[in-house]
Parts: sequence; structure tokens; C-alpha cells
Amino acid sequence: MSVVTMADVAKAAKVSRPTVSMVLNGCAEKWRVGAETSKRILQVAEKLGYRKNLIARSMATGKTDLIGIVGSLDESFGADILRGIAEVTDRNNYSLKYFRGETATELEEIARNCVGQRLSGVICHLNDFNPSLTRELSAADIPLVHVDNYGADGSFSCVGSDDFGGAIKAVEYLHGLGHRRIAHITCDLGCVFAKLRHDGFCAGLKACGVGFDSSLLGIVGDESEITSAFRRVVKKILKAGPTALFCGGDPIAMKTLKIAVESGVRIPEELSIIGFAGLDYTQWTVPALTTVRQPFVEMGRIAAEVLLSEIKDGTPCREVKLPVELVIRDSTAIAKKQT
Amino acid sequence: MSVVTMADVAKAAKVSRPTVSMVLNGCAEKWRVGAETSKRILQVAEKLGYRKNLIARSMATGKTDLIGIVGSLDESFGADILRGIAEVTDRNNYSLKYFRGETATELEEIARNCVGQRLSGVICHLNDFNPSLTRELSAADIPLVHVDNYGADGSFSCVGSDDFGGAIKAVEYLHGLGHRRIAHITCDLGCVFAKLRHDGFCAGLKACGVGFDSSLLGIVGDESEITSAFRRVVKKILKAGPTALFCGGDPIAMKTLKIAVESGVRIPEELSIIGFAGLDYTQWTVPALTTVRQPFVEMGRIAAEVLLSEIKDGTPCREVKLPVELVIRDSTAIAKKQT
DNA sequence: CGTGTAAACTAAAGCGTGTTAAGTAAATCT
DNA sequence: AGATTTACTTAACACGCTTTAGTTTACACG
Repeated sequence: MSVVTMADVAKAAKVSRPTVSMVLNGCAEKWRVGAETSKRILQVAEKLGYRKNLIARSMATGKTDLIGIVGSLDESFGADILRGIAEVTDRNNYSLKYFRGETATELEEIARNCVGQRLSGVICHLNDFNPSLTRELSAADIPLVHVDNYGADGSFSCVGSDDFGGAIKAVEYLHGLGHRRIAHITCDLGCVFAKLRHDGFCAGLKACGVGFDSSLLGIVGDESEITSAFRRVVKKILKAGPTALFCGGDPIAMKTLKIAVESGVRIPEELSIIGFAGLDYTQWTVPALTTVRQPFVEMGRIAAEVLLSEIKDGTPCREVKLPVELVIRDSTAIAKKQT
Repeated sequence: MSVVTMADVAKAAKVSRPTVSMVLNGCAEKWRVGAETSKRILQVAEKLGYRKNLIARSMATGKTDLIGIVGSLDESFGADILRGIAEVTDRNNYSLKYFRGETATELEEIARNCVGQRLSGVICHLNDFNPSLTRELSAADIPLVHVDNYGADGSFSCVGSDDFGGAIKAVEYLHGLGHRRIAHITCDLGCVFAKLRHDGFCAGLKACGVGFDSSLLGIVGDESEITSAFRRVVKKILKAGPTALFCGGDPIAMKTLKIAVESGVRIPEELSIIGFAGLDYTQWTVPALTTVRQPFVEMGRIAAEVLLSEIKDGTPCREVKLPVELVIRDSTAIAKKQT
């Protein structure tokens, strides 16, 4: 006998199996089990090293209390989101199952699995919305929450931060410092968040009464090395003579900062740079990076809370947009007199 | 009827349930189910949108094909390790369950859960070894692999990288550049990896015939902000006049680099700095950080492979030490003439 | 024509739990 | 003494699947 079952405990404690079940699930009084018997059962269970078989339990109850995490947790902010999620799910006795994958085929497979495992809910961290995921899950009546993303069609919830507003904040801050030629470097605008930040950038310019200059827009890839293509884009932007630079993400900002410094541009005296995300390591550069901080941990927490309330109370879908915070550090300064 | 079961498929296809089971699990021929029947069953299953219930399957087979990931995936390298693990487990049809927690109480709870869930195996990413985890799992005969850690007592496997050798490499490299006063800044030596790197540092010095100078050893915390305590330690070290600095981790190196630069020390002309880990963002500083790269993705992969072979073939415990690579960038240079 | 054998299935048991219905013995109350 | 309450037990079903053993049908062979 390798693993101790409830029947073993029952036999050892000289009671019936249902009694053990009741005691171990805390329904003892509702079922009027004597205090002594309860204690004895608990002791025996402890002594025998009984661990309730959650598989069997799920089988019997029809629910798994399992939440699927779908997508890439690669980026360092993914870890923060995960932490937020785990905080909430731990407290509520849900556990987390991790599904890796990004491509359409992978996600289709994942969607099937989510249903197959009878997950209680799914939290998704992807750049795009995936139709098969949405379809499969809603067909199986499994709540879905997208985290760090937007634009639900009403069939699922989204929890993100204010990308649009954050970009406006950044632009307005730069404008307040006297900057008029503000450039924007971003990754592909196909990503929801990149588009939102770009749009916020434009909206911010407009609100400040500054026209949009397309020569001040650069689009780059997101490789971790500084590629020659990346360098070329940045150089081109620098040549267009901006006094400030709003980057669509912290890694882009870091890489741009490096290229600028190495090109002999003095930061922030000659050029102000702002990033977006608020990752830890942006504090450690010289100069420390001014950035728009997104509340990743909080996002994870709220996403989990939204999901749990959908699971438990059948709350309808929501779209939550958390505020972002402009963290002013040393890579931004008052604009020099325009030449 | 909310979810389609095998019985539904069987009824719709006018066959018995076991036949469906056999066909859907690909054992059709071994079981000699007619080709036509097979096809019909598959079609019906597809049409009805059948998804096999993995809970019930686990219940019946007694195995879950589930691997527990225990510990903190916070740090960015955690994400890499996870990616490596997921690559292997995906390919082998195992899934991953994530358990967050670090404190002894949390881990005790987690250990119980691992057993309760009848996990097939556990991969652990923690700074220390946890006795209750080891005990519970081995009692339940669940293989355990520690990743990025060392010093197994034989009851579980470890997959890590060569912290000791990496430190030696770093020191020898610095020595080769002419450095003789080499400092070491590390976090608390209670961490296994910190101790190993420290010991490697000492061993490296010895091998180069340089004596260990305790005034060149600094111990710091690992907060993400640069605390005044951190600053104090670094300043003290700088005052002791080293020409090179071996840091126990990339974040420490980044923070130290910043403090040094802001103190007017020219890097690498006056001071060489080396980090440890090889995180992406170390490429983006000015100057780019020389560091010892650990193969995190590979570590995850191997850990998963070791675990799977223990699960499947009952392979005995192993201790795997992957090589690290010195990545020479711009924060290190030939030592100036000693004063 | 009876028998053996292969093909193509079906019947039934079992995994460990939750849960409910029906029952019983002892203790306590009226 | 009879009614009620307390503290259980027994027996059973359900969850959806796997798996073993058994059954039917068709066909070939002697």
C-alpha cells in the first residue's frame, strides 16, 4: 500500500469512511460528529500521513479549483504579474497550471487542454487575442481574463493598465519641461499596447498643441541584443533632432539610451528619454531612467480577483484599467533652447 | 448536459464506451477496432466537441503526468529556467503546476499539496533546501529535482551551473589583465550560490598567487533600490582601492557600476567590473557589463529531462553542473599601473 | 458439419472521494 | 416509559475514465 487513503484512516480510527470525510472537510458539526471522535480521526490521519487525493475529490465534486495561466511569462514583468495572481489564488485555495505557448497552433492545443482539465478559469497573458481560446473556453463555460491587454468584445474580461493615458502623461511632462520636438520609438504597432501608447503619444502632442512629425517616429524590433537595424533607426531619429524621446518600453529606452550616450549625446542635457513599464533595472543605469510605471503585481492581483468573482458569483465580464505612474528620475530635464 | 463525455460519444456512435476510449487513445489496432468504426467514432467525437477529461483519466490510471514547480520565479532568470522546463515537458505531454512560496511554513503546505495532487514529480527553485519538502516527497515516492542549486544529500537530484568554476574564471581573467587588488561584493553567504562564488573567488585568487584581503570583501542586501547601506558598502570597497571588482550577481554589478560611475570612477579605465548571471539587460548599460553567463534555459531543460527520466525509468538521482561562459564586454580592461 | 480462431466488439469492475438516505444504539428529556 | 436527540454506521450512487475478461459473429479448415 503506497499511499494512505481515507478508507485506511477510517479503519485505523475505527469509524466509517463518510465520518472521516466529514471531519476532514470541516463539516463535522453540521454532521454532528463528536469532538473526541473528530480529534481521534485527525490524529490518526496525521499519524498515517494521510494526504487527501485532490484528483478523486475533483472527480467527485466536479470542480478542480484550478486556474490556467496561458502565455509567456518570459519578460520580467511577467514574473510580477504571476506573483500578483499567485497571491490571490493562494489565499483562496486555487492552484495554478501553467501553459506555455504563443502561436495559433499551440494555443489551439492549449485551449483543448484547458477544457479537458476542467479548469475553473483561465488567465491569459498574450499580445493578441486568440479566437480558438475564446471560443473553446466560452463553449465550456470557463471564465477567461486577459491581463495586460485590452479591447474585450464582451465575452471575456480584461485587466490592464492605462497605456494610452500613460503616454499622454509622458508627453505632457516633456512638454512641460519645454520640449517641442518629441520623438517616439516603439515596437510593431500590431501589438495592442504599442498601438495604445502610440495613440496616446499622438493624443498628448495634440493636447499640447504640437503637430505630429513622422520623421520623429521610429519602429524597432524587440531583440535583446542591440541589432544594427535597431541602431540605424535610433541614429535616424537622433539625426532628426528631437530634444526628447518617448520610448514604447523600458528595454527600448535602455538600448536607445546606450546608443545615444555612445554617440556622444549628453543625457538629459541634450536629450530627455522616457521609458514605459517601470522595470527594476531602469533604476540602475546612468542616468537612471525616467519611466511610466505599470502596476504589474496589482494587475495580476486584480486579474485573479476578477476571475475568481466570475467563477464564484458569476459576475459578468469587466474591463479594468489601472492607473500608471510617471516615475521621474535622471534621464529627463528641461529642454535646451531650440536651435 | 454541459460537457460531452465518452458515454455521449459512445451512444452517438452506437458503440460501447471502452471502444471509444481505445480509439481516442490511439490503441485502436492493438485492440482491433475496425477502421470504419474508428473513423466514425473520431468524427462523432469531433462533431460533439468532445474533450477528454484528464481528471477522470488520472483517477483511472493512477498517474497525473503533472509536474510541480516550486519556488520563486520572480527574477528574470526564473522565467528562462521555466521556459527550458516547459520546452521539455510540453514535448513529453506533461503539464506544469506552479506553487509559490519560500518560507518554511509555506513550503510545508506546498509539500502536502504536492503529495495530495499525486504529482508525478517536482522541480524546485529555491535558495535553500527544504527538509519538509524533501521528506514528504520522498515518502510519497515523488522524484524531486533542485534547479540552480547544489549539494544534494543523495535523496534528490540537482541541476545547476558551475558557480565555483565561473568565479575562478572571472578572477583568472581579471588577473590575466594585470589586476592584483580584486574585490568581491556579494549578497549573504548563506545562499548556496553566493557561497560557491565566494569560494571560487578565493580559490581563483589562490591559484593566481594573490592573497585574500578581507577589506576587499563587501556583503550587501538584494533590494531593487540602491539603499544607503548598499552605497556605504560599495564606497568602503572603493576606498580600499581595488582595480577590479567581481560581483556575485548582475544586479549587484549594475548597482555597483552606477555608484562607481557617479563617484567619478572611470570604468573600465580605473576599475574593472564583472557580474554573474548574464541577464539580458547587462548588455544595455554604458559600459556594457562583462559577466559570467549561466545557461538558464539549458538548466531548465536538463532539470526537466533528469526529472522525467527519474519518473519514467526510475533513474537514480544525479547532480549535473553545467558550464558557464565568460562574456567579455566593456566594463573590464587591462589594469592600470599600480600606485 | 463441427471446431478452432481471429475479428470486433461488450460487460463489468475499479480508481478515491463526496454525498445522501436509511437505520441503529445509547443517552437524555418529558 | 416513551419520545427525542446525539452520534454515529451501512449501503449506495455518482464522477468519467481505463482495463480485464468475456461474448458474439464470421470465416476457414479438416
